Amino acid sequence: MRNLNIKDIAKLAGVGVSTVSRVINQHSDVKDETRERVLEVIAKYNYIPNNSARNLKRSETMDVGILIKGMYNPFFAHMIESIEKKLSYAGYSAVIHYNIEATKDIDAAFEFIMEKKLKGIICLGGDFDQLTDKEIERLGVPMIMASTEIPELLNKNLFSSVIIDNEEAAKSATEFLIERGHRKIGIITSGDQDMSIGTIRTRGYIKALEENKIEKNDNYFEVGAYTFETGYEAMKRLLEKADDLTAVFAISDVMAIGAAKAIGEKGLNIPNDISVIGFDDIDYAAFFNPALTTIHQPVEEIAFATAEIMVGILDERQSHQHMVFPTEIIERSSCKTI
Amino acid sequence: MRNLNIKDIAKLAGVGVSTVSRVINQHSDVKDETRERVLEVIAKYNYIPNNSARNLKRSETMDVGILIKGMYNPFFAHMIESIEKKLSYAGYSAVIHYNIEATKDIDAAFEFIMEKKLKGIICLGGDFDQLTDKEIERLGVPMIMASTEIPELLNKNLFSSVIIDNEEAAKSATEFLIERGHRKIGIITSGDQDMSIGTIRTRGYIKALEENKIEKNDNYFEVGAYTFETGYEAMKRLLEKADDLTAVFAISDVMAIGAAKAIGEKGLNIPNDISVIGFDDIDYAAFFNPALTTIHQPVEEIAFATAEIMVGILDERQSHQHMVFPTEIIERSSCKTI
DNA sequence: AACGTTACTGGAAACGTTTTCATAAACTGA
DNA sequence: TCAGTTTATGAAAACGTTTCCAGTAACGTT
Repeated sequence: MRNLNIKDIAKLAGVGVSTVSRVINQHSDVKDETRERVLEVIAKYNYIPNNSARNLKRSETMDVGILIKGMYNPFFAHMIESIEKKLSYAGYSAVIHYNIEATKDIDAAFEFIMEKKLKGIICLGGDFDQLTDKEIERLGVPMIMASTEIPELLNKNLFSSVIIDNEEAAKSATEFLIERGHRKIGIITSGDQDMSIGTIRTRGYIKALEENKIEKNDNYFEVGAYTFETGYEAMKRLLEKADDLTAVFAISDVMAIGAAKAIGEKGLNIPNDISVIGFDDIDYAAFFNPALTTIHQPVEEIAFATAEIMVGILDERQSHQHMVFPTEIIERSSCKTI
Repeated sequence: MRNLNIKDIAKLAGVGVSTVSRVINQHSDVKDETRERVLEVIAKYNYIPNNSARNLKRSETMDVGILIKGMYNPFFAHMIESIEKKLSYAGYSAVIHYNIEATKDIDAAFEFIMEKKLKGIICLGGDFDQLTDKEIERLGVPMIMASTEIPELLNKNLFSSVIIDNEEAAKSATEFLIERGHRKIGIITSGDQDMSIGTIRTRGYIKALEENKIEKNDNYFEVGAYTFETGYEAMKRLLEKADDLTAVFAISDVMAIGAAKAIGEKGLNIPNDISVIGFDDIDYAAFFNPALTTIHQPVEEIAFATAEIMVGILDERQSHQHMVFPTEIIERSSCKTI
């Protein structure tokens, strides 16, 4: 049995198709009595309007794209889930796309939008430092960058962002270690782009060092790629180069946990021989052994705000905004005072 | 500047719209010369066919739904990523939907499909034990259940599945413990439905016990919900009820890790006081401390097979199939011989 | 040379909506 | 009572494709 269409419903309810359409779209200019009759028929026959036709006619979809850059990352995975829930609650669908290898992330976003006729796009990760006004305008739909470092220089109204103050948070993580007597503090960071999160967090680390008159040591720097494995490898290299380290700041929990393995394999104990502080506060952090001291990012809040801003813009209630969420240090058991 | 449509391209290339359509859809009956000319124009003006119109006309989309039941779960998160990549490579989009609270999972699937006009649906988690032929047929699109226990009784051709032998795997995990001298083995399982994964894995556990003439003890059973927190709580309860336990089998790694925390808090050591074996082999497992002995599920392979089957069916090359992937025990450091 | 095939091609009718426009009915106020 | 307004409705024209159908040109076959 073929699906009913709006014409069938109209006939069944004894009205014109436009009336049915008006009922579906909650236009106010339908007599209550008529509306009820139509609604009844719709319910009775379980009629679902054809989305493709609506999309075509309105020349837009109800789809919001989520673009994820980089390897699998529990932090992002968690965000996606929360974003989707909120989006779906507001009547939008979440179309995801992972790890695109376009030369520029913005090009990937553009292609994704055009092809899928997305109504908005949310970017998780990716480097957008070189972004120009023109490029964003070319997108043609609202864009939100969540948990991604963004170019400050830009006109405030071209896109939204919801982030944390990465530099400040990294600085406070480093200070946390300094306050506990550490002077030889390694860092496992990431990336090499100008505006990458890694670079920004490294800047916070350096700032803390400088303000406390601690000389920075090139041997204390290592780079990973937000995975356990790369965190592990980075720590191994760090341990080779610098055996006097008393603490390590890893700019993501997964790398911190990877690092912990390398530390353990060296026969060293956390926190007795070496203190470790992470970043993100993924759910694993609290259950790691030893429980990981880390910078808490309010994932849920970030995700909800992201979805909320998107819905707000799409429903034309509000305009772009830039939100910065506070972070806090969660002290657990992976750091000690020396 | 409004987007070009197929008519514009036709005019520009000096051909009819149907010819352009034929070129786009790679029909063979177009003269090479003509095809080339059209392709040139398309490339030159960067024309992208309107998806909504195609969908409407063909009365189908290129969207595949991924339905995820339950709370955030790193195992599923990983699968989603791999599935999306493969799907997208074959020209399909992945539309996700989390944690639906329909009375029956099959109803959620149905609604999701109808509303989004999905071309296929992949279910991660959820209980489909009561499924009837009629219900699956009502769906109207190919359905694949991945990593979800499925009703064996069904006609083989109504849906696909890609799973592991949960009972066997759980049995071997338990045997692994038994072989190492354990007799007082607790289990942290899940759910209470007849065909839930938890029940099946529990069955494997019991079978191993029986085959080894070990009496089962009701105090050795506890239930969680695939989260760190519930694993932790379950273990706490277990430790209350049964302080003679020498080993615990948690039917998911996250619950095993949660349990480890409870064990540590009691002042007990893994594996010296109590051995722990998990299930899944999520990436956390290898980096946990102590590294978690667990049942390895080939996530990547399962995800790829899932996507591959879906694409195969949609592209009309093949029909439904049921794949069972092998698991293996990964021995790390959380179990010891007593 | 006349015919049937085959290989291409274009016109036009769908697909199921939304929205504009026209119109009928019901109300308003003098 | 009647023009003017408001309210409620339906008919029909899009939206941008795909595909059926008909038609032309080129080609072999007799």
